[in-house]
Order: sequence, then structure tokens, then C-alpha cells
Amino acid sequence: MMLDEILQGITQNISPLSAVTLADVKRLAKIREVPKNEILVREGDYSYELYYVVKGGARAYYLKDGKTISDWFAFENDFISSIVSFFLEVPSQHYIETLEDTTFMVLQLKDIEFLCDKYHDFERLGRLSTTKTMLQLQQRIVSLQFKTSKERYDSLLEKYPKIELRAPLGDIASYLGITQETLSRLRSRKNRI
Amino acid sequence: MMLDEILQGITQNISPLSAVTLADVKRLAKIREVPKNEILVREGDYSYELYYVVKGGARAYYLKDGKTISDWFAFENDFISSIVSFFLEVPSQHYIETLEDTTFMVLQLKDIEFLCDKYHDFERLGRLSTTKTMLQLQQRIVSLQFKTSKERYDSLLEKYPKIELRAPLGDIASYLGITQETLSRLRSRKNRI
DNA sequence: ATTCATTTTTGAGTTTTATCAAAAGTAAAT
DNA sequence: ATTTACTTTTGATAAAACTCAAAAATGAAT
Repeated sequence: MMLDEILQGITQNISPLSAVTLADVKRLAKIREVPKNEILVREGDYSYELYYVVKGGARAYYLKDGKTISDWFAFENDFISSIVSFFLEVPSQHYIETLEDTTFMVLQLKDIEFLCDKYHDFERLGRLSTTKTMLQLQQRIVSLQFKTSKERYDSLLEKYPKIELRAPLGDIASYLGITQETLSRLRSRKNRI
Repeated sequence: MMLDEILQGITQNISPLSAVTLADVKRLAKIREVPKNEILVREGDYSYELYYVVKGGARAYYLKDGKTISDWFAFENDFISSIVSFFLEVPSQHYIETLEDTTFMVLQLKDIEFLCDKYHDFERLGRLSTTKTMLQLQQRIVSLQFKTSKERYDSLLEKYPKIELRAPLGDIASYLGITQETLSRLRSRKNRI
């Protein structure tokens, strides 16, 4: 069954779960198919769902001065949520939108809390996957803090080699903290070398 | 006793611990007094210690092209570690240095692992404090991504109102992703208004 | 194939910030 | 009080990126 493989992938990457815990997770986790360009979370929503990308891709973005600023990309095997809303239970400042037809595994906050309460090994999985995300954010800060935009673009391409084909230019540019014009010029300069 | 108050503060802010767990934490946590401008972790070190600032302040920084780039400030009630080295057990790219005479509470990685294994409530505390740090990093990314340097300086001042008196200009500037000359001009422009 | 809407690229001018250099200010030590 | 070392400010110039505008390219729909 599909959920089995997905959970096996997650636990192998992060931390194992007992058969009992796994059975309970399988009972609570849901698969959701979402078409391209669909918005899962809107600004102002309370978002109680954590998404794991099984196939496809999505992005989180927010609005600043009427402009769309991408904050996070998630492709196969990545988690995505409206992170602040989900963990602090406040209205979302982010939108979450699919970039392609996407299959998610979805977990509800209340179920995650239930699982964390009931199973020490699930709490461990939660701690370690949070740690992993924290380290990714840390890398991103180093990147934004003092790398040139070209260096930042190169590291993004290293993480997501074909992202140019999966996300529009403007989304990628705002993720890098630059305008799309600048990214376009960067790209053409790069290709000439 | 001092450790009691410290731990009470932490658990009140994040997640409670049973008396049994607390007793074990108290046995393992150590208080360390460190004079100003002392380096606790150097580039290349393996850093197995997590620091909690009881009194004083410290910063984490790394070197890029011979320049010092501040990455994280910690004052009273903040945690600090060479985050990547600590969690991935790889050599540190960061230095950690006190900004003032500082009292830390120190926990060893092996002790944290032991406590997480043994006590579900400690694992919970670990998960939630990691979550908290993750959300702080997330805010910092939003800040670096598309706020002006003045906006970034203002949010830093909001978090640490008197930081100008506790950390040198250059350290603050690099934390904000700008040169110290720019911060100096920013500051004088600000004061004139 | 043609149209229409959207995305990407290119151009010109402006603003912001970096760089390099020097001057001014601050603090500790003799 | 004076020296010394260090930090902060100021100035001039250069580089990077932004803004606004328009042209070119792409892709979906008829």
C-alpha cells in the first residue's frame, strides 16, 4: 500500500517507529491529490495541516507590498506547511500553492499531538525532523546573509537541479531575495560562460 | 540553588518536566562562568555542548573571505551552540565567543541523547525548543529576504533593545547582512529624524 | 495556424550598498 | 595626561540591484 512506502521512506531517513506506532500513524495520515496551481492555505487561514510531498511540488509564499515572495519550495520527500501558523496556531501569513499536480500525505496537528503524546518514538521522529528543518533554515540564512545572488542561485540549483523547469522565474527570484529581472540577467550571464 | 531556577524558567517557557526527569537533568547540567571575549568553540572543533545563557551574552560567527560574519546572538535565556556541528556531529564552521562576562548552563550532547532516550517528557522539551528555534530562524529569513536594512535593524532592536551597547557595530552589521559602514550611516540617519 | 494571456528578457536610468581610505572618537594602560 | 589599540564615522567612487517600460518568447485554447 502507498502509505507504507511513504512512511518507510520517512522513518528510514529520520528515525524508526515501532509497528504499533506505525499502525496508528497509518490510520491517521491521509493521501490527498491536488491539481496544479491550487491553493491549499490562504493568508488569514488557521492551518492545522502538515503536508509531505509524495509526488509533485508546492511552494509557500507571502505578500509584501502587493508582491508575492516565495519562502519555501517542497518537492518529492519534502515537508511543507504554513510553518508559523501550524506551530503557533495563529492565522497564516503564508499561502501554500501547488506548482504541479501533486500527491501529498497530510497529517493534522491534533493527530500529531496525539501521536507525540502517546508514542515516545513518534515524539523522537518529530524532534529529529524539526531539527532537520531547522538546519536547512540555518543554511538558508547563511546563504541570504552574505552570498552573492549568483552563489545563492547555484546552491538552490544544487538542491533542486531542475527547479527552473518546475517553478516560474519570479517565484525562484523572490525565494533568492532578488527581482525576477535580476535573476533573468544572472541566468543569461551564466549561460554565456 | 541556581540550577533549579534556571530549569524552572526553561520548563515554564517551553514544556514541563517530571520531578524524576528534573533531578536527572540537574545531575547532568553544569554551570560555567566565562570571561568576556573568550572563545568557546573554534572552526574545525567538534562541538558537543549546548549553551544556555543565564547571564551575559555571546555570539556565533563564521569566517568568509577573511571577514567575520555574525550568525546568532544569545543573551539572557537564549540557547546557543555551533548548531550544525552539534546536531550533525561534524567539525564546526562557527566560532562561539562571549560578548561579556557570561554565566552559561552547559549540556553535553551525549547527556541530551541519554535524557531524550530515557524520558519522554525531555524528548518533548527538546522537540518544542527546537521548534521554537526553527520559528526564530524562519522569521530571520523573512527579514533577510525582503526587508530593507533599516527594517532589519529595527526588528533586531525590537528583539534586543540595547544590543548596540552589548555588541560591537561590526558584529551587528554582519548579522544584518550589511557592512559596518552602512550600519553606521543607517544609525546616524535614523538619529537625525 | 492564429490569437490571447502569461512569462521571460532586454534596456535605460536611479537607488542602494560595497569598497577603499582616512579621520574622528573611545577606552584602557602606562 | 599621553600613548596605543580599537571602534565608529565620514567621504568618494564603484558595483550591484532595483524600478519602470517595452519587446520577445512561450504556451494554451480556439
